[in-house]
Amino acid sequence: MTVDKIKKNALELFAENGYDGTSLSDIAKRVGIKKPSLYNHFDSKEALYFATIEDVFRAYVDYVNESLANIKVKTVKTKLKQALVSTAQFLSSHDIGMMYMRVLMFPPMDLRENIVKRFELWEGETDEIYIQLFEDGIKSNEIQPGDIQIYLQAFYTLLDGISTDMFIYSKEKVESKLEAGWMVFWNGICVRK
Amino acid sequence: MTVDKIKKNALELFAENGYDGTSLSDIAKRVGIKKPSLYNHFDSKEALYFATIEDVFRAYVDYVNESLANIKVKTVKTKLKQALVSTAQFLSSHDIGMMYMRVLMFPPMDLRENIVKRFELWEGETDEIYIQLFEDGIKSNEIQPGDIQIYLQAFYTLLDGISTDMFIYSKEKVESKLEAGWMVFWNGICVRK
DNA sequence: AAATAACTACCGACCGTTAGTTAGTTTGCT
DNA sequence: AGCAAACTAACTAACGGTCGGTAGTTATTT
Repeated sequence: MTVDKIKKNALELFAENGYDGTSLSDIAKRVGIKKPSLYNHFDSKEALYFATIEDVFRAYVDYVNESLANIKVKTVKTKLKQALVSTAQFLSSHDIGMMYMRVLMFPPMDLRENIVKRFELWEGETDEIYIQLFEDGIKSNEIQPGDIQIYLQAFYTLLDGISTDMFIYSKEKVESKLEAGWMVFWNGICVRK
Repeated sequence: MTVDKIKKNALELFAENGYDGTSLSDIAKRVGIKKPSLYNHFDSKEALYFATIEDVFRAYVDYVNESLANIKVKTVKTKLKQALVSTAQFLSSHDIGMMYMRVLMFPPMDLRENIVKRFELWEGETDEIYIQLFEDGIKSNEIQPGDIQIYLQAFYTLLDGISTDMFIYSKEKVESKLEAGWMVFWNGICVRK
């Protein structure tokens, strides 16, 4: 389908160069068609942009749901760590991750309101899985009994930190930051022996 | 000085709308001059952009150095917490913070190399102060003896997480995230009683 | 002290290019 | 034949940047 090809290429360009830094000519060239042909599939540049955003949000939530559901290890500790690693990897390896972060942090000013509205529709969808993990950990005496909301927010903050670092530092540096952040985080919530 | 006025207004616009989203006409209009007059003070749009970046990096490093040097409290715990809070506040309250994060995470592609080069000149300048804090904490038996580099990296990751959140979530939500992140972080490095 | 030269900051007009978008037409498939 | 999807051509608006000229100030000369 041409529509998918357009969205895929648009995503790559929007992710790397931003909304203002990406022209319809650029997109058309990569797709292999002429610029006006884009209008057979999308009403405007904004419409195309929003279409890619929608895909990105959905892909992100789907990935988190799927990948966490498929972790077949025993301890909560390894599950949480793996969730952290795989989510970070997802954000770094795909254009989706770059687009996700860019849209959330620095959307085009005039589209901001609209974007926030759409984001809030997806936000919170991943909470349940993590909450379940923390509850399991407390039950199995791996994690200190305490306010799960605090654990959750701290975990998200760690995730956001790693995600951000991935756009600034080298792979090796991010890896060591992830290890350090995780180590201190886990030490902060685990039952010490 | 006109140069400073130009840089100030350019900073605000670049921070909010990015490089591609800001035109020289926009900048000139806010300064109160016409576009060609800008060229009496800067050779090109890129030159103006780099000038503002330079200012931003210097302002950030200066702020961290100053504000941390002026904390007059006793315990390492409150010092660290205050460092976290004030740095986060700095990043959120000024356009400098927005510019700082935007430039580091999503610089204009063709300027990326140059920007990274300049960033690395500033990077690491703040390390010493934090390392000193951790060492003090270990000596005073507030912090567990351990790898200080891990503490430092974990702290930076927390800081990056909070900084990122400030561009995504509401003030209240960020505040609760900061508290949660800090609580778990400190619990992860402190000597528990 | 008057005249001149030099310099700075600014502006209007304009250049070539590219942006997003529209209209009208052709292609190719069913 | 009909229809979606591609095309060419062209539009207006805006982009970054240049040019020639003009005020206003400063420095130098006579």
